[in-house]
Amino acid sequence: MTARTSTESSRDIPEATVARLPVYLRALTSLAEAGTSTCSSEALAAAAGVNSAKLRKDLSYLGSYGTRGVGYDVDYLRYQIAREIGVTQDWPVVIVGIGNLGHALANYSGFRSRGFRVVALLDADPARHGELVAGIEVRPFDDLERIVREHAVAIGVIATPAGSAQDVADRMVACGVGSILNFAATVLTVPAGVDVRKVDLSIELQILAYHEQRKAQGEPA
Amino acid sequence: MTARTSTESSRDIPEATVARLPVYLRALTSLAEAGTSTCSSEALAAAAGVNSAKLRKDLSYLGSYGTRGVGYDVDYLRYQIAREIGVTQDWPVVIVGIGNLGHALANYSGFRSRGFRVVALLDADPARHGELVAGIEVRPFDDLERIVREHAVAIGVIATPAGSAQDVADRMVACGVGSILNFAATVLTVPAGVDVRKVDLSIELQILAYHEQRKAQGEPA
DNA sequence: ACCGGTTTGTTCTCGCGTTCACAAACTCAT
DNA sequence: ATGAGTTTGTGAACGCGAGAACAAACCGGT
Repeated sequence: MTARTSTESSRDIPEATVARLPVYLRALTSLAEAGTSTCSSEALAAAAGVNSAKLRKDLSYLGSYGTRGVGYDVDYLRYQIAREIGVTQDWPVVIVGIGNLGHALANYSGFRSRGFRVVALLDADPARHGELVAGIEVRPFDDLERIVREHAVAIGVIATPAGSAQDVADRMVACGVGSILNFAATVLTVPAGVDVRKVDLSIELQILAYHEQRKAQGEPA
Repeated sequence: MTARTSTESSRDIPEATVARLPVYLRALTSLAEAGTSTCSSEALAAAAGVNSAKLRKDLSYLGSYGTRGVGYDVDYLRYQIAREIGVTQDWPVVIVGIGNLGHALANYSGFRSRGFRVVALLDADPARHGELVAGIEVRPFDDLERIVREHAVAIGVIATPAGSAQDVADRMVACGVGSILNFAATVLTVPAGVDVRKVDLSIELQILAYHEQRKAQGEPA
């Protein structure tokens, strides 16, 4: 959202494409583990659950990594996507709010395997301090600034109750955290230049409920 | 995706709007709890974190529930949105896969408060059977069909490892489950008419990592 | 009854994303 | 070398959603 005029070679990739790149990455990893060394856009698209034309257009934003008449080299393409997303490097992450969800996040293996390293678990409740979760000690929320500075943390995860989420976000932003993944059921307000992504479990269910209701309307029992 | 020609009075609401309605609902609940009985589109939009024009356009798909020169009655609008989404009724839900994430989901209070009732927790691991999670007994996965039939479950939640997710989805669909919320890190294939929403924690982080990387490129240390 | 101020509902325009369709480019067999 | 077959990369058309802007409608005071 900040005006980055990009004197770099970095073409700006559409947001919708960025959101799909991790899916392609996972599909490629899956193919590689199955022993496949080359794949067509059709095959990869099927594995990723998208249209093959869309896949090709998405990949074209990164460059021309395929060979016409042949397809894509799985390992090569995988590396290129990983580099573009940034998962070839190490991303230190802080999780704030060690309730049920915080526990689950701390134990989630999908983070570490993609370069995300949980460097600290923080909670405001003194009763939790010292507790070991996923082999990491839960520490006071006030340690946030020191930890962010020491580990150069750029990404923060908020798994607190809705009431505390904005405060946590403010503190994170003040410390220099540039991206926040928010699981709390509230709308966060952050300054321009800070990225926020929201995951709201009950909203997802409500969207499904809407569609279920529509289906049920058409077919009276 | 199925051709529902909608002889009903139900206008078809754009998908983007459907995804925002739960946000408005939450904002309205918040306003109601704060004692506000009337609000303008500007105020509600601010609370929901969207543009006021977008909010008004979204609400116009439901009908004309506001009063020009005045605004919206908080309780009235809240009920209308809740009815449209379907959260005025009770939605029985089954959760399959009681690992760390399944635990968190079972305990998540945001479900019950919005009409979603967890009627069963299922897991393939016999070691887990009988265990009490959130006051509900974990049962064998094979009980799925009976439970879905008995409770008329329409929505299923998958929180298993990626390897088992497709099997679970197939079984759910076979039982008549029409909507699936998938937390497993895999692309589910389901027949037309079945809705699937995917929540992938590591993908969200990867998207943030991409943006962080871009920010870091512009400012060399 | 009328007028100024306010706020909704809607129309219009613009930009983004998706999809189609095809030319360019590569492989392999002859 | 040439041609048939295959697959990528991209130009163009299309549809959806976002945002601006405005007319219609309502309230309150005089």
